[in-house]
Amino acid sequence: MKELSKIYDPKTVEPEIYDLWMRGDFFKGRADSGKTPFTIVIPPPNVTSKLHIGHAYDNALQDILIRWKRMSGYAALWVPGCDHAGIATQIKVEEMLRSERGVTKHDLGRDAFLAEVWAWKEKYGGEIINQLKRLGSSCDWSRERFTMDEGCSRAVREVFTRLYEKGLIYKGKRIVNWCPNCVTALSDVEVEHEDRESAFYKIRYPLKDGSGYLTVATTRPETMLGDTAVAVNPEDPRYSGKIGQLLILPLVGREIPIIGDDHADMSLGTGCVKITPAHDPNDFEVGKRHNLPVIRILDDYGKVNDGGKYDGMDRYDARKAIIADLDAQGLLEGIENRSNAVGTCYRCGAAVEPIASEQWFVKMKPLAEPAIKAVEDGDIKFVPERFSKNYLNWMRNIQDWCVSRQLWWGHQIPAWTCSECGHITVSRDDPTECEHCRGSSITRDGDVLDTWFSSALWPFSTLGWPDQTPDLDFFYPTSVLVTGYDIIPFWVARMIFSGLEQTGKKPFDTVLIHGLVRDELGRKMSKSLGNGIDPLEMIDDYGADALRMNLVMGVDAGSDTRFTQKKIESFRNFANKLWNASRFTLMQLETQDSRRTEDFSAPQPRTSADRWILSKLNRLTREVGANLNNFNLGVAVGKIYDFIWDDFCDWYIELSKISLTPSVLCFTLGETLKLLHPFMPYITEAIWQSLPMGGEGSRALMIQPYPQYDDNLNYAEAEIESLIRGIRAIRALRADKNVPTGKRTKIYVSADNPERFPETALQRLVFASDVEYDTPPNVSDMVTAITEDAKFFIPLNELVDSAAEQARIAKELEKVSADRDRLMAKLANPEFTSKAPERVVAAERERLAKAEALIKQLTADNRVYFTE
RNA sequence: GGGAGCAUAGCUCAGCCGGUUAGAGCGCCUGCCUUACAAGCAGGAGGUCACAGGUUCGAGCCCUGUUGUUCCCACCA
Repeated sequence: MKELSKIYDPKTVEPEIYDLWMRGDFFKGRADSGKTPFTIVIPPPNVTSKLHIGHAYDNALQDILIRWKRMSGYAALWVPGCDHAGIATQIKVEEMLRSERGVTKHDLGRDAFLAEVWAWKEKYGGEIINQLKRLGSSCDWSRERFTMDEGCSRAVREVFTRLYEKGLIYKGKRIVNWCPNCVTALSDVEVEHEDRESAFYKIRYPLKDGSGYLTVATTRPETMLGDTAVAVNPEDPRYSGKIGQLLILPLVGREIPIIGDDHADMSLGTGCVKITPAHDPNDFEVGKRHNLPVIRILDDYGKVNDGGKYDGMDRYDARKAIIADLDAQGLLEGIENRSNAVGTCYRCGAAVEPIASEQWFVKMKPLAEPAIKAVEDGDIKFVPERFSKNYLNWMRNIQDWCVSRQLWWGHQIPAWTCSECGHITVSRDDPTECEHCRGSSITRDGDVLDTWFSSALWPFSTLGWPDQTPDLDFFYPTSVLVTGYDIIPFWVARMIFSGLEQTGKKPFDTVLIHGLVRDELGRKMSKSLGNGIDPLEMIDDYGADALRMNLVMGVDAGSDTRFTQKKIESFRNFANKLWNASRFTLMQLETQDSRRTEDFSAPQPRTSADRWILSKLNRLTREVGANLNNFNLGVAVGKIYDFIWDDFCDWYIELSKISLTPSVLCFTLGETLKLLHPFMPYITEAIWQSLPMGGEGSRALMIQPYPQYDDNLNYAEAEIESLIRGIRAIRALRADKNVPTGKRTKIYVSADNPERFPETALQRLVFASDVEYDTPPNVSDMVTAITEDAKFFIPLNELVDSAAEQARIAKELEKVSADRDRLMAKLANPEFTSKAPERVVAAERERLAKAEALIKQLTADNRVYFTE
């Protein structure tokens, strides 16, 4: 038994405890244990990232679940790892090369650049994995994975090939979201929509025959350089004769036709819409219907490349120049202000350009169908349930997924184009010849896959797929996926359809969704605001346990939470409270020298306080279990917190000072530590190590069985409840009379069960000098504390103000009487007694009985204060 | 344009299947260094549960509407 210091110091304790767990190899998931599996795969953090508070939250939740299940007898496995994070990592290394060596990736070339990225990854990447350890995360580190390691890469190639063979991956020219800053295509979910105030320009396009002009409107005037038609609605009477006529495209001079197409909405503006097939998804479709040329006027960097006057200008400079020129020619009819949803890149925030481009797509409809059904049928459950709507809504309206990225860092697309016949060979292994014409001059596609393509396979690629490994067999499908609601479309949805398609099984049973951690003012934490909380700093200052508690206690699943300094302080205080309660317990065990003689696994209740606390503990066990089963982690831990502070510390320990039962004290503390362990793993293990039953190896707390409710451990609680009521009444009375806390007085007790109020208890808890179990002769000189089943008289002659006493008691009587009247009326109502459930009626009856008992106590005084 | 959430004490938030007199932490007031803990103990003040209707024996909770607020989705040029 180690001696505990007076103040809990997480800084010295935490590393020692983590080492202890590592020595015991407790984090290891074992497929051959004969137990039921419980599996979580970590949402792989970007290899570039540092631990932020959102990771801390996400991982605290996972660690709580995994520790709870491990203690509950499951073969628990938590698979850790990192994501290669295509764009993020590439940009990071590019910046580093530029600032440190003044070279660009093009200077190095693809292979050398990738070598640099790998070197960076080995040296600096994955730092977050070590930071997760500080949180106490009990991941199976022997199974750590990386989305670009050999196994994951093989899975990616397998999936790409399979999908291609099934016709679910295709290459096509379409309008894609293009980020001119990251210089790559993006998928739809990677574009964020942001309302911006923008100008709406009305431009006149002259008719070729000189008979006038049509007016079109646009928020992106520079795209006019690529216009190849103007559309009007064929039903529009204003333009009935105009369809087929030609317009002269201003500034460019190109002749473009007026076409009739339903896309033009008669009710909007002039009813004329300019058609730019290369830079607008709608226009692209219109262009296909009318065989219009597709003229791309922006290059990959967002600069004009039409070969004309504006060539080489940045898109926004070109916009200004074009507007000025139109105005000069009298073709600018007007400018309106209007707010417009601008698509921006989720990585860099730059405005995304819709650009016609040849890319690889995953055909989504056939994949989405089973993924929708799995959630509709409840095969995969979202917690909270409402997020399934979110998911379904997204999945039902899904578009094909653009998976190619114009980057170097990532999984290079396994497709080779034949320079002779043009055939594309997609293969699991690197081919040496075209599978169609056997020609040997084949070139691999330079693009890489969307980083989310590999994350989509994470639940099974990390367990060995495509091989049918024992791990895959045993641990897959996984049990719970924990992630934030912001990541549902990016990741959760894609894992679901990928898992179903590739393995024939759902990837997980339950998706536990959590919200965002915001700052004290409710703002998102962000680098630009500088309002981020560094979880590592919080761990240094308050301990990992306090941080975890701060993140989960009282937080409703799925809703956002705020991080406040005050809150984490209160959990640091709680840790200290628990620490000191344990110090008390240890001191008692030592002085009683009872360690060798008592069996702490089997508490031997002796006093009514013993029975009371065991009963409370048993009920707590049931409530915690029920709430954990429903993923109400915040509620579960709240109940443990209340039990420790209120029941155990404030009452049981205080009562133990009067009469102590070492086995019950020690047992209760031990069981409480077990219950709390998943939430506050460090301090609970540290204390446990000091208890007689604690130790290394099989004696470590983290692998003890989680407490289970036991029907045999319910005892009557009435005696102690009665005492507590009495103590509270006396304390309130003393405070009301401004009796200094330590001042001792005599107390007279008049009760049906006087043994419930032992002299020692009253001396200890309410500063009784001595106690007499009788009604005193001179009650009018006393103040009185009254409960349902006892009356306490305290001689405080100098303080007694008869009138005040009378008023005080009268006030209380009034209150209780009102209560009684209400209850009586309720119970007299046949509608209530006949319709309300039995137990509710019974509870109300009991309440009435208590009220009446209290009234009796208040009125049946030796003094005549009241007349009925 | 669709969809979802939220509105409860000064602040941040809990509140299960509808069932006592609606809770916690922090803050505030009063008294205490009562030898586990001042990062603590004891006592206390503080709420028209956004608003208006409705259902029910009974509503913070269910229904309808209103207001305010946050978020997600969406190719109205």
